[in-house]
Amino acid sequence: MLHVDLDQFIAAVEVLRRPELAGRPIIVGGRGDPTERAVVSTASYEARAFGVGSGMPLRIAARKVPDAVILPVDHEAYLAASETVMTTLRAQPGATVQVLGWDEAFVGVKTEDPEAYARQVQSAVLERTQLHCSVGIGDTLVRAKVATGFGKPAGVFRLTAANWLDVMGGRPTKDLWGVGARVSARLAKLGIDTVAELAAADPQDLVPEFGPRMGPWYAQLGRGDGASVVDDTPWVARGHSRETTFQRDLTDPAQVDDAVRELTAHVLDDVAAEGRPVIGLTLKVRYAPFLTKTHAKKIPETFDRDEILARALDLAADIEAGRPIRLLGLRAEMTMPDDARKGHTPTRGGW
DNA sequence: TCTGGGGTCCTAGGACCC
DNA sequence: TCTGGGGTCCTAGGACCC
Repeated sequence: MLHVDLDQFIAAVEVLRRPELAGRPIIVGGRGDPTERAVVSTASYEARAFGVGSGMPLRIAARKVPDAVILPVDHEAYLAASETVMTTLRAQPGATVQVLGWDEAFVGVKTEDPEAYARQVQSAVLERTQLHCSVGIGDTLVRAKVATGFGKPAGVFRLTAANWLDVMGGRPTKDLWGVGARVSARLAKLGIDTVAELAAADPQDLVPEFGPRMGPWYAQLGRGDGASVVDDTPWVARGHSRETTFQRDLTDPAQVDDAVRELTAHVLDDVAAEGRPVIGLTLKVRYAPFLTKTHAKKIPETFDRDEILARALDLAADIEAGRPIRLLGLRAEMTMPDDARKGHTPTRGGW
């Protein structure tokens, strides 16, 4: 199968509607104001050359790139471009498309010449959207996904059981899809630093550290093994959430109540738009300095806004009980019944 | 240097039931 | 007097991805 990933997607979409920006260092993040608390969503390759990357505080990014073009995030524009890309992928002969995000998808296809097919996909996407993409080819989803990184920009790369260890074996475990800073540090504690070492590990030896599902799953990831079926079942959300970061820390309980009310109302709108009830409610609170606490509540299935809002304010009372308050940010999440769901997730355990 | 906003899933531990 | 074993549900927290 193939994994298709658009190159510097958000920055590229911005250049399409403002051609005069081509070749300039572009940083997209927040409301486009580097004096505000916000982070970088995407930087163009020109800006990345200055050391700017996704997730970096906008303020810092602006400092690194003196003449950067800093733009606000425009979700609608990216969604529209994304839909055109996905429609183009679905129109390819024999293609099964599994969307992973705005700018990437798996494409399942049977072909004698995957490289030629990949080139065909790239030119179709370019012709239809004027956007460049990179394509990974693999015999498992994990290998195809990792391969794409070696194809960037605008290239094609193939990873299979035959060359996986040659290419990936010497690399740090953190380069794997699903292994971040925390897990790679825990693996290092067990003497596992490279992909080859993880691939050679006995899955059972990882169980004490990572549990019965995640332990064996990490070992499999090290080998690049796993599912090889692209699943185009329509995705059904398990939940919705909204998050906000306060420009100035909140210290007053009345402010906290207001913030909870406002966020909860937003999430309720998102859920109501799908016509689905709510069964669970979580507030995640970012306290200064950088501590996250969770306040969660399972609730009886309900469509009633006032009921849900009242429960959210109950949870807010838990926050206010932990004085003194200093809130950097707040996230409200609602979960929905999962009997109708047919989704699947790429990143954890499941494969 | 300082911390987005949208998601998904896993694990531990306590409560409760039989 | 001392102390089971299994199952499910719930809360809290953690980790990762785009």
